[in-house]
Amino acid sequence: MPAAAKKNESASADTTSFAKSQLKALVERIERLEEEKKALADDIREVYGEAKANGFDTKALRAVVRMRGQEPAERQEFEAIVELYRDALGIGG
Amino acid sequence: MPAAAKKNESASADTTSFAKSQLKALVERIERLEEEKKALADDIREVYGEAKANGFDTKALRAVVRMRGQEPAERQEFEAIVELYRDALGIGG
Amino acid sequence: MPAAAKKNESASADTTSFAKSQLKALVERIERLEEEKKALADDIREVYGEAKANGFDTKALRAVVRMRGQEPAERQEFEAIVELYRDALGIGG
Amino acid sequence: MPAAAKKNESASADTTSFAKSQLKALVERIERLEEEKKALADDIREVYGEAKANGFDTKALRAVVRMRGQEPAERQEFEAIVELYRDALGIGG
DNA sequence: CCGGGAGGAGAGGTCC
DNA sequence: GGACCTCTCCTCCCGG
Repeated sequence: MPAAAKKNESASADTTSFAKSQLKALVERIERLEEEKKALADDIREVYGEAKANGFDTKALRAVVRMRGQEPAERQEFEAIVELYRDALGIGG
Repeated sequence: MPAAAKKNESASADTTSFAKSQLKALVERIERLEEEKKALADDIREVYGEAKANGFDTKALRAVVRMRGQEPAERQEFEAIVELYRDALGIGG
Repeated sequence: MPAAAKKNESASADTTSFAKSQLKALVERIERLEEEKKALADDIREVYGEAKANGFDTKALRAVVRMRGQEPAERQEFEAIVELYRDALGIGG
Repeated sequence: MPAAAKKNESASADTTSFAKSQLKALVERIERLEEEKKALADDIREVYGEAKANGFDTKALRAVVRMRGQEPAERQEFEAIVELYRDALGIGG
C-alpha cells in the first residue's frame, strides 16, 4: 500500500507505476458505478413517464415520494425539540 | 446595454472596454457583498462563543435555531400533503 | 392488478381505488429504485474513501473523473471565457 | 439584563428564568444576523442575475470570483495534481 | 429557452 | 489537530 500518490520524491519506478495502475483501477471502478447509477436514474424517469401516461400528476408524485422520505425524520425532530430546549438552557442553567 | 460579453466579433473597442468596466463593477459588487456576508458569519460565530461562555450548550442551541426556522415550513408541508396525494391521483383518476 | 379494475367508469369508487393501488405500486417501484441508486452512491463514496486512504487527493480525483466524462470542446470553451474575464480584470486580480 | 439576575444561586427560580431570557436574547440575535446574511446572499444572487441579463456567462464569472479569492499557490498545486493524474491515466482518456 | 428540482461539491462544525 | 458529517451553495437536467 503506497503511502502517497502525490509526489515521487524517494519512490522507485515500481512504486510510481503501481500508483498509476492503482489510480486507473480506482477511476474505472468509479466510472462503472456511475454508469450503473445513471441507468437507475433512467429507470426512475421511465416509471415517472409511465405514471404520467396513466394520468398521474408527475410533479405531485415526485413531491409525495420526497415527503415520504422526510416524514420519519421530521417526526423524530419534532418530538426531540422539547428535550433540545432543555439542553439549550445549558449545564449551568 | 451590451448584448454579449463573450465575443467581440463586430463590436467596437468602445463596446469592449464598456464590457470590461461593467465586468469589473460586477465583480467588485459581488466581492463587497461576500465580504459583508462573511463578516456576518463571523458575528454569528461570536454570538455562539458568547453563549458557550455563559454555559449554554452550543450544539443544542444551533439545533434550536435551526428548528425554529423549519417549524413553519414543516407545518405548511404537513398540511399540504393531503392535497398533494389528491393531486397525485391525477386528473384522470 | 385488482379484480375490481375491470370496471373503469369515471367517478366510480372502483376507479378511485384502482388509481389508489396503482399510485401505491408506482411509489413503491420508485422507492425501490431510489434505494438501489442510493446504495450505488454509497459505493462510489466508499471508493473515494479508499482512494484517500491510499494517499490520493480526492478533490483532484473527482476533477479528473469529471473531465473524463466531458466533451473536450465544452471544457475548452469554458476555460477560454474564464481567461477572457481574467484578462478583462487584469490577470493577476 | 433582568433585575432578578442579581441573584445567581444554583437551582433557584431566578437563575432559571434568567437563563431562559438570556437564551431568548441569544436566539433572537442569531436569527437577526442570519436574516441579514440571507439578505446578502439574495443580493449576490441578484447581481449574478444582472450579469446574466447583460450577456455574461455566470458560471465562468463565479469561477473568476472564486479564483480571485484564492491563494495562487494552492490553486497551482491543485492543478499540478490534476495534471499528474491525467498523465497517469494517459492525458486524453 | 427558462425555471424548478435533484444531485454533487465545498465549507463549517463537531467529535475524537 | 485531523477526519467525519451535516448543511449550504452551485451545477445540471428535466419539464413546461
